[in-house]
Amino acid sequence: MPIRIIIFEDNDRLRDSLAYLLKTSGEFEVAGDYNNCKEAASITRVYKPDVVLMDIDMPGESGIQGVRQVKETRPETAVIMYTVFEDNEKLFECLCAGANGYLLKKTSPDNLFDAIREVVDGGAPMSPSIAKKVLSSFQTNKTNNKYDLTQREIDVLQLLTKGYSAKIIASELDIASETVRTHLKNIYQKLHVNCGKEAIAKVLKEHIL
Amino acid sequence: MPIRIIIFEDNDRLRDSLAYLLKTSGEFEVAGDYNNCKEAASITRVYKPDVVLMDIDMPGESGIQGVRQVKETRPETAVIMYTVFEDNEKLFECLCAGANGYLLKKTSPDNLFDAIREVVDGGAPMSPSIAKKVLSSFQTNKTNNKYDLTQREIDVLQLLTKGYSAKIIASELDIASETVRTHLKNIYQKLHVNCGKEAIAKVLKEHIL
DNA sequence: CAGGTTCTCCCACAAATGAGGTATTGATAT
DNA sequence: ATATCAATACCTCATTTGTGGGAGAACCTG
Repeated sequence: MPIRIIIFEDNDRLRDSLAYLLKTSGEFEVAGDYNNCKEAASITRVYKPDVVLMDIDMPGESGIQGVRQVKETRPETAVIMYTVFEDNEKLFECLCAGANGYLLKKTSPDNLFDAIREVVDGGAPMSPSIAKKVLSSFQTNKTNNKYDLTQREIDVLQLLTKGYSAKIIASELDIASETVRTHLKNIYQKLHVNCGKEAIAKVLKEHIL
Repeated sequence: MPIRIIIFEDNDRLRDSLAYLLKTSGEFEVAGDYNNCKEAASITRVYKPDVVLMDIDMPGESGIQGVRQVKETRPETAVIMYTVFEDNEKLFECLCAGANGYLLKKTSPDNLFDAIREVVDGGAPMSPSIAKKVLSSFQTNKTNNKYDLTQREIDVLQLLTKGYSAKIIASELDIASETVRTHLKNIYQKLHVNCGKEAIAKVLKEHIL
């Protein structure tokens, strides 16, 4: 049976040609196409699509909220973002919202078809530049250099992010706890934070270390 | 000019056939192939490969340490992991170590060639199941349910992970700071931690919330 | 209605933390 | 040789936190 698809895309011409392309392939069935995703939840509930193609920039509700609606309503439906945006912020918001794939609009129809098949297969199709950004997000920022931390400060900070107290850190590093406190003071200054909790949050959120 | 490749793979037969395949394609040049990555750094320094194919399970130094060596020595060299492992731990260790791609050994030669071209092009080739795991890692665990946190506790925890003190959290939520402290007590119990710092670390590392 | 849960607030005390200092040592750079 | 920096260590003081209690109001559920 054909793969059932729903399209959310506010550009009428693009949406029409997408729908046409998919329909005529014989492999896909377009169960609906919409120029906004206000009703994304109920549409998903009714048509139970295998795949949703979701634009980001749409009038009213954004595609990011759209993904959330679809995934909350029916997690089995795979959502592929289909957009011109490749900035980190929108990208990672979509991924956190539950997107199963992320294609740039410059993707060729052939690759789009491949991507739809892949996502139905449980994969996670991404345009190469997107995959690059995603992988890069794992690579520890060498921004520790940006904050000019010394080796010892990095040692201390590393243990701090495990939730250790000054005393424990001291015994781990085999130095006095007062020394650890001195290091912590300097670390807070360099990271522009006011306490250990903020420091931990900053380090873990920005992948410093 | 051809793409210059170095292979680290301890299975002699596989390594030989890989090298043969790549060489005979005309598109690639195999600058060297090794059954261990002890000398990965100096090899990289000398041969300046465009791409390194890196197995994980090798005698002596693991491929994960291999990636680190290569990327520290020459960040421009793209490293593609080539392995049978698809467990999260090894995967994310490799990504953090700086891997530019991650292929399973079941990948067909054609796809391998594509992947090498893609990584030279600045992309990040991944086997579909790997891409899936990577994307999934962004999706916030609904394991908050696992810890049985109430809505209010989630509110408090969310603000805690910004590094806020009990007082600040209290004023944000418009309740007494003593109430916040009560919530924190309960949160620590549910998360099985002993202090706020540990709680923040746990939440941010495990993507709870 | 009784019992449970959630959210709210308060008290008290020991321990930890943040913030301000000062100071010594060894290595490195000028 | 002199100055700077990193790492070490100690002191003080106000504040915050962890932990132990108790307790009332709102709400659901059986």
